[in-house]
Amino acid sequence: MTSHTNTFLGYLPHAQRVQMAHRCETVELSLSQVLSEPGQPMSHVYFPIDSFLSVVVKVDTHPGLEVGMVGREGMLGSELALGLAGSPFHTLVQGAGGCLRMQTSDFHTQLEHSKALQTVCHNYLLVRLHQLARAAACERFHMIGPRLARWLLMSQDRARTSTFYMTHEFMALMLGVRRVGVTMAAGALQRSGVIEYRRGTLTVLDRTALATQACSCYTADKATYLALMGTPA
Amino acid sequence: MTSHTNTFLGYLPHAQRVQMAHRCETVELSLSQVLSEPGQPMSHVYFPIDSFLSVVVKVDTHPGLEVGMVGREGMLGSELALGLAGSPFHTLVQGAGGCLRMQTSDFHTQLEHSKALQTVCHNYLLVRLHQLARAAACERFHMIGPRLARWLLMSQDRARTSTFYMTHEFMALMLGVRRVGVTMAAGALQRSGVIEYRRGTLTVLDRTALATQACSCYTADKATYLALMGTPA
DNA sequence: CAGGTTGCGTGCGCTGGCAAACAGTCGGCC
DNA sequence: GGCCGACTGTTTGCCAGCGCACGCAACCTG
Repeated sequence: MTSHTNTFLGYLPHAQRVQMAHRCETVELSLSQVLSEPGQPMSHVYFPIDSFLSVVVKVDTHPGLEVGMVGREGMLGSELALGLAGSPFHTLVQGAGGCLRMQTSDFHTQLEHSKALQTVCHNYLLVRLHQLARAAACERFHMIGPRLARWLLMSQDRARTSTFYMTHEFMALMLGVRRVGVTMAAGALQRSGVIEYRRGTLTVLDRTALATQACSCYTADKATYLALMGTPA
Repeated sequence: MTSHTNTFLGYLPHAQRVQMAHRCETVELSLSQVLSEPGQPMSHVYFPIDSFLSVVVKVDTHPGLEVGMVGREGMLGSELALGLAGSPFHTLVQGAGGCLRMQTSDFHTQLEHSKALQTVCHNYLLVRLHQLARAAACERFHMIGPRLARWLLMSQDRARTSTFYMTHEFMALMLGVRRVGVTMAAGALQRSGVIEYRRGTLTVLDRTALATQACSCYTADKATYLALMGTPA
């Protein structure tokens, strides 16, 4: 696999991957674009390349809360492998960039003919199951600081650059806290030279330091992914 | 279906249900019994009848947090339909009582031969996916009072009696709050005549009132279940 | 360059969690 | 009968969220 593809697809055997690539088109996703709404059938499934997505759940009148992130390591629409017509959540583009996509009808056809694709989707769903459960515990037990650090690491992993677009407002929204809380937590990170930001542009200066400050969920999530997805074909 | 069976199995066509019943044995589950540990292969899958189970996730050194409840409407071990060897979470018996169980090897055999069983498991997994995501948001946004009310409703639904064993300590553990918080919330419910408790025995006096006090997640979870599981065969 | 918009920082008062310690109360068991 | 353990209630002190509001600085746009 080159570095310009979706690594999730790398878990498929070569022949199947070629099949899939044939049915995909490349599109540019723009910031804040909405890719799924709960209850709405999806027209396409998505395999991010440079872009990455936020999976958001809403309850009552509260603003959305992020419960998952999808980058090149994953896909949007794996729930279709369980028979659903669309993603159960809101999904929006958090990092603009390139993305492969496929018509849902084509995806279903591929699923029917490929046991391998089913398996990869199932494994990925298991990863999400774990991550959702951990997210619930993280909400309950972890403080803003560690959660922000974790979230920045996750974002950087998927953005694959040390500088990316990011506002306090958006971080607060995703973490389900108020902006003031982010100002304090991010300010602390900035003062200790771990990150730097200026008017909507955030740079990670010291990734190692960030990792030591992040809550355990970061490492745990990665470990879960590796354990369940296995090694690429 | 009589009222002495697991209703999850009721979603299977008759012939398949008989097949399954043949392979099941009935056991009595006792309070606090542990049925699964993360990472451990399970010897059996479980279909509660009178009993019900708490699905618990642990992070760091925190005590466990409940992220799901399984009663006669569900099963423990549906993850096996996605190829996992065991449940990814801790599971313990919250309400003692009868339960059907089946060897995991038999369950796998049944899965291979029955598209219907696969579908039901898949639907159920989708339900859990939704519920986990909602649980995360519930942790973040909802106060103890409404969460306790919701939790009592969920417990009563599965216990199917208005009186059941329940201590403040246990409620606090499951909700991820301290016992003092439960004392206050439960005290308020008691004073308003909604529930009554005395030394480990809790009685729901006014289910309707409890429902009005519960957070929206109770209704939402039920609706999700109905929408995704469809109607019994 | 004037005015609007966006991003960031700070302060105030409030609520609802937390931890730890302690006291009352009931039940069972030797 | 008396002790112990389990359950429930209460207190004190603390911290981290919340909403709201104001101010400033940088950028964009006409």
